[in-house]
Amino acid sequence: MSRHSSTALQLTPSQLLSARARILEAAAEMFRTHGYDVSMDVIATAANVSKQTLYNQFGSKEDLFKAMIADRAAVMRAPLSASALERHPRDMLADIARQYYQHACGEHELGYYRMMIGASQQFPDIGRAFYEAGPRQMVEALAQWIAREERLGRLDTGGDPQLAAEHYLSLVAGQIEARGLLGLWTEMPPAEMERRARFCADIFMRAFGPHRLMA
Amino acid sequence: MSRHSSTALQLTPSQLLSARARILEAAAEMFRTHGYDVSMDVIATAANVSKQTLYNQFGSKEDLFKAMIADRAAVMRAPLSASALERHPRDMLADIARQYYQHACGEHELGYYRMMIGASQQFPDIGRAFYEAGPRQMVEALAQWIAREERLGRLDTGGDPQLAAEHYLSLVAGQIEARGLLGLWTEMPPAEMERRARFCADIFMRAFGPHRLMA
DNA sequence: GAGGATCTGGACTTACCAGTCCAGTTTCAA
DNA sequence: TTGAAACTGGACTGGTAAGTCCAGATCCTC
Repeated sequence: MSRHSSTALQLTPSQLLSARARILEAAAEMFRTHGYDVSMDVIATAANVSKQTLYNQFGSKEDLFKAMIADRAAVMRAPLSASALERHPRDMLADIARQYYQHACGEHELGYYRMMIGASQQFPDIGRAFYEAGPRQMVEALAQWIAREERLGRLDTGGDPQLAAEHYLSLVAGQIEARGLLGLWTEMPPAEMERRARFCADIFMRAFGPHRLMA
Repeated sequence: MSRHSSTALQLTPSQLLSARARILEAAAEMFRTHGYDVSMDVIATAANVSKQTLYNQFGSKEDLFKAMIADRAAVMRAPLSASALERHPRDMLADIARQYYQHACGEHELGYYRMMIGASQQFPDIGRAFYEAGPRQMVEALAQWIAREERLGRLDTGGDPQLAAEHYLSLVAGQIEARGLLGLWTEMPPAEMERRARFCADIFMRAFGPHRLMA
């Protein structure tokens, strides 16, 4: 029986991906779906790699886990692209919500989030690293954008763009995320996405738009 | 060495709490702080009970865990007391936020929440049970209150009190909860609580108060 | 106070898992 | 072609945890 015979798509004897990359990918998938409790044997099998290779690349399970986190953190980037800066605030806000609903709250992403939460109990520094790399970046980027719009007179948060940014992202994520983290995830139809995105943008504009009625 | 000599507060030989109750309490504490990975021996020791008694009361670790969840679910009740119905919406809303900040987002409660999230990966039905007993109740109660206020002309959500309720609770919990779940919890000073509570209530009133400017 | 039910402590079984070791094979670069 | 480095598979160690078993102590009820 030749090596890797179980994988139909295997293209070359010297692998398409380096052993390390394959291990990281498999580890991410296994940790995501089974939690930190997956055995190293399972990960090795999933990566189509021997246990020894796994230990050659990463000294221990904990090391592997942390390396995997660092690897995944690169994936989570603030979706606030600079190109969209000159649009109307309402459109911009609705778009942020749309992007979130399309990319960040799927079964997949929430699985990672759930895993992070679980791991942060065991490895406290991981929680911080994840927060800094993910949610925090979003808040910061949005807060900066809001501050700029405020200077231009198109928004008015009463001087706390940071809090306003936090609140907008909470508004967007909200119950969806709560349900998803508890495993109650269900596919969101596009119409529902659109409705929620508009709703969020409208609320924000009513609260912080330039036409405020009160002090 | 007499029995229970390690517990100074032991009052009577026949225990104050039934063995079952003590086990549930100890299990909750151990699961909260150590996650599902605590050994049954540790739980038995914490409950001041022999391992055999533990297995007499609950057939397996899984059974114990589920019983513990059911037990804790009773604790989480919607804090919307009927007594407060006749107050001004803004005060009512701010109060909900205050109550949340004071009771629901402490290290303790978030510990349970984190544990639930972890468990919902292993036991999918637990996630649902928790959501129904906790967050869902809150949303429902708030939505009903909002609907009533809307009928009285003191709020205007455009006919979707459910979504408005979800959004208000998201607003309140928001980043605080996200940070807490990742182990970044820090004590919130009373002034900060007050500021956030008012901020949330203000945003909501601006968005859904009776003085809306637009369709 | 007698007897059944329950509790205790600790030994025991079984199983799994992190991490190691090693002999043989493959890969790769010079 | 050759030799070093890396990989493989499978056996092995040591530790830990779920769940069982049992003999003796304790509790509760009649």
